[in-house]
Amino acid sequence: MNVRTLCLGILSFAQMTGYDIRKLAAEGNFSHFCEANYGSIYPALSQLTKDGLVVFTDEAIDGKPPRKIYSITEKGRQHLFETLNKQPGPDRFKSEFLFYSLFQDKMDPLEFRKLLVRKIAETRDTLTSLQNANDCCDHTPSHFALGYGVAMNKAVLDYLKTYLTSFDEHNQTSETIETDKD
Amino acid sequence: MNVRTLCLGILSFAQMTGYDIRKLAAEGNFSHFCEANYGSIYPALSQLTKDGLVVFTDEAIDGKPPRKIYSITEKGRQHLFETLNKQPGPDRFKSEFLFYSLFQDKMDPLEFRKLLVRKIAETRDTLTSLQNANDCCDHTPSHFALGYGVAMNKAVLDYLKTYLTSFDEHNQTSETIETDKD
DNA sequence: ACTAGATATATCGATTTGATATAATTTGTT
DNA sequence: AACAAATTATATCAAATCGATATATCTAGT
Repeated sequence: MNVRTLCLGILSFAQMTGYDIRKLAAEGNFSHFCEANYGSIYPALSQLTKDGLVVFTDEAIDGKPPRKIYSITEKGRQHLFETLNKQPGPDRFKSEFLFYSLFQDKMDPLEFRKLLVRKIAETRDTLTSLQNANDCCDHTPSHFALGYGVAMNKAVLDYLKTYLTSFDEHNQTSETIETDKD
Repeated sequence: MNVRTLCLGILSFAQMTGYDIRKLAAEGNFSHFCEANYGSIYPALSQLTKDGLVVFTDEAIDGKPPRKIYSITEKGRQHLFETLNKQPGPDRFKSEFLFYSLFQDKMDPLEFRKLLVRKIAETRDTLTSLQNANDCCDHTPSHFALGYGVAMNKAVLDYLKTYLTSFDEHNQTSETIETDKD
């Protein structure tokens, strides 16, 4: 999926600026579909505008800085739903952390333990954020996607915590470094 | 993590050709860390060679086509372990399927059901493949990464199956399309 | 003998990343 | 009120990467 489709999809929910789209796509609850940066979003919006799939109101009141609020057109909505009829590509999961883990026998056990502990904290944060979003959100289809993320992160968190316990048993590292408790 | 580091990491386990690296990175059990294509792998290997981090033997026997077998150098190994001391970037999960799911109320229920069923089959396949790899593999550190994937995909599979059941209850679609049984 | 698929290197345009520049507005602090 | 820091917002650019394709040989099946 390209950034143009992502922008169309986001704009089908609400009109907003390129800045807002980037925030949703890189940090918000849209970040689980396809990340995107300014460098891809602004060109995508230009292209979409040229193709008549979105329009923007250039709010340049007084001497205020221009603020382009984009909204999807009927043609854009049609285009989006046509795209949605194609088969979606495969999920992509990439983890630098897991790559590092392949070399754990070459690392100082304390160093690898730090990685583990940090990862556990990260996963916990992600989980909390997804659960909060799920509680607040009143858009039914979003619950499915958020629940998917919750299920995934819960399983990962369990796995990591179990591994840390057995890691400490084998390395006697548990008392050397503090662990954040549950 | 860039493709150069990925290549170094893979070559630290065994010497091989660029073709082999691509297969591992795009399809094999190295595909969960950082995907890479020919268009990034061959330039990466050139750069690594220029920097003395890898070397290759150009096996051009008889009229046979050239076959460059790359291996990591001592300098390359050092460089890899230095990289491993830096903090790994965050995991990245992107799902076009989940993006599609946001629009499930705009779709024909039967169409969305097809997506669900296909996703369940895909997840089952991934899970089986990871479990097989885990059983065969005798490299201990790999078990951690493979187990991570198994835990994740198990959770996702459960989630999807549960959702499909409740989806059918609400849509009376269960008899219209065949589901692959457990 | 023929065909299809796997092996293997390589390149190329298009896309995307990641970082940065610019500037006004808002928020927090003393 | 004055100042600093953070946020909002658009935009660009080199470098990295993707995805597809070209080329050619080798291998396996029929």
